[in-house]
Amino acid sequence: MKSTGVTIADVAREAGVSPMTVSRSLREPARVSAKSRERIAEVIERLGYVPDPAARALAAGRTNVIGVIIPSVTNNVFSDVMRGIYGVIENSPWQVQLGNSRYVAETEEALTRTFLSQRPAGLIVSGVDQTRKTRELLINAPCRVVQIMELGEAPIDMMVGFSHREAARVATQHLFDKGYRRPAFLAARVDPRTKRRMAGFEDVVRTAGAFDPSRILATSAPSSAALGRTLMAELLDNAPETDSVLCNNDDLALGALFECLHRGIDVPNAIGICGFNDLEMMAVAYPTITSVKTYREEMGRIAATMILETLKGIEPEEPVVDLGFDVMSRQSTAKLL
Amino acid sequence: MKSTGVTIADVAREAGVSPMTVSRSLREPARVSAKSRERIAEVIERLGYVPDPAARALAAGRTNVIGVIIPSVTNNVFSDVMRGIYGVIENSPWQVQLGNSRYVAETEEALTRTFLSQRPAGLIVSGVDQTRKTRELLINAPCRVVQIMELGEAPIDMMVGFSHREAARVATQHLFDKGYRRPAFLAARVDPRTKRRMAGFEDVVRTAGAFDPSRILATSAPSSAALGRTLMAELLDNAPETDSVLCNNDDLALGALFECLHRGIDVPNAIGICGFNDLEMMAVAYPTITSVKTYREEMGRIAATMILETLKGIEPEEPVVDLGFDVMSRQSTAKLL
DNA sequence: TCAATAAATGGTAGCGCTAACATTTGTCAA
DNA sequence: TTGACAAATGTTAGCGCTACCATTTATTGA
Repeated sequence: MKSTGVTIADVAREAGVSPMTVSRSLREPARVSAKSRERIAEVIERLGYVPDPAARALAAGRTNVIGVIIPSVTNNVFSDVMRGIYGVIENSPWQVQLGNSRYVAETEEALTRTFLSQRPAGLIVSGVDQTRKTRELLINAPCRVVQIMELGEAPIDMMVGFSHREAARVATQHLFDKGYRRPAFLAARVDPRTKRRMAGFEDVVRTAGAFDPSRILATSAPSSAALGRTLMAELLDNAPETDSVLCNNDDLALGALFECLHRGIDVPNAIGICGFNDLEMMAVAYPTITSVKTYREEMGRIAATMILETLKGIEPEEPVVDLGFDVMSRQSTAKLL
Repeated sequence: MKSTGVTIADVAREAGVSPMTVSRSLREPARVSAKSRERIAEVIERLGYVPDPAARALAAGRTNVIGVIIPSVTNNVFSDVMRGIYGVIENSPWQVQLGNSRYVAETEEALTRTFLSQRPAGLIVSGVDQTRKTRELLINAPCRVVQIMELGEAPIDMMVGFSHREAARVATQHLFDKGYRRPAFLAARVDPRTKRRMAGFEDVVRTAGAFDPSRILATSAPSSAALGRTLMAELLDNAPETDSVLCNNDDLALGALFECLHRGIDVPNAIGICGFNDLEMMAVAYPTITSVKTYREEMGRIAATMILETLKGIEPEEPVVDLGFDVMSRQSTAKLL
């Protein structure tokens, strides 16, 4: 059944030591004499021994699994975060276990329960909107927990993210600073982060006395450039006084731009466009597109690093990391004044 | 140490049966009387029992892990494939374990070894270019194996993909059919699939007597729209007679388009552009971009389904599935004749 | 030289579950 | 009513490893 079939006992016998010494030389080499260590290493190499993680987990009462719970595998934002996580974990003895909550709180709770029952080495969860029960599970978790994506009031343990509301505020203010007066907001499937961005948009627009609900478009469809075109078309038809759009992400922004190009609308002079996330493409589009740069891969990297460090007994200097954001001002909002 | 602490013995005691009956009611409910089954289910629910996968794996000699080895987590193509795999596996008792070979054959071999030592329930690997040793490991694997991404001569076990060479041939022929005579080929980091596409391009271009190495551009940099612009700029400067480009993927195609737009070059009349993969965005770009549609998510879905089916004892009707491709002809190659 | 101490190693038990076989209980025909 | 057989359940042993504690061996200072 097993491919290699080599167990720790085989290695021990061959190296002339007890299984315990082999086990130690693998996990705490400093506690084994150099001579034994070398001999054991040689035998391991020769026999092609690979420790059985299941046996190890059962005996040690913990696994080498770092659980990651995200609400979507479709959303590129999470692919970027995962990339950051994988980058850190790839060359460590730990492994990632991915769970997809599909934006359903009950699923998230079930996943949390399942993950915890596996005694993970650490847990990375998305957002701050867990159910009370999930929160409780995580607070009592026998491992460290990092919340990613956003910042919030009461961190369960550690946290890496940025303020979506503040980012949207700054982006909206950017539109006003560039001379736009009647900005709209486009969003696809509304998740908690989107809600906060929408709130940030509203904050600034209300302050400027330019609030108009007909310039806020959201749908339940998943985000795409095609949807960006559709929403933009709808916006132009129903709220023709609109002079700029803040898009909840860059797919929508690209779609919005394409719709304008198709209609022969002058971007940025007739319509200004600002995206969110700053995909690599925004800087090379024609015209180049203003976007709020977010640090998604870095978020994953830092979260994973925090887990690995605490596993080594090193506490992070700051348990809550604000990665911030940057509005990358480009041609799509460079209106002639 | 353990969060729930509830074991199968606790459930058994509470339900008034032996642990074995509990175990069976979970794995082979048909072999347990309805009465016991219900009682056990009630107790499990009440105590919040979750089986320990490590103990299960150790006792049963196999895990619920389906290993997936891909060469890149950065490349969107693989995100799409992973999405398909996750979609199928998410609601099953199986779990995905991802390994990144980084296009290094030795890493792939090491990953294969590690995965196999964990006695996976199945294995999904990318491509057909394994080392001899890796192939051998996979052929003797104690689980089913699916090769994805492309088709090849000697399948290790099962296979889902399409012919990249043929796809590039058809795409190149499309350019000629549309009236272009001096097509170029743009590629980023060259992997085995890219190589085959390049060969397909060359096949057709040579047959047409239009082969010119100065119209084949490849680099070691990872693919991006920015790179597409750079390569397109280089191409326009060094091979100005070029009248069309086949891009190895859609990022490059978008970049190429943007470069043309920036330079005021008429697409499709001065330059025709064809991408590869047919990202959702290609159909809504301005102009819309011709691309070779590939079925990436479906590839993952089918591969995962094949594994799950064989796990249930159901053999696939065809062990080798050719997903084909489709050239989506759009404005970017609709030259006025 | 010899205790006292540290360093290295080993023995025992058990993690939670399931395979394989053993036993008990239920069902049915004669 | 009983034996034959199937269905349901139980018993035993062990998967491969590590925690814990016991023992052996090396090292040191007086």
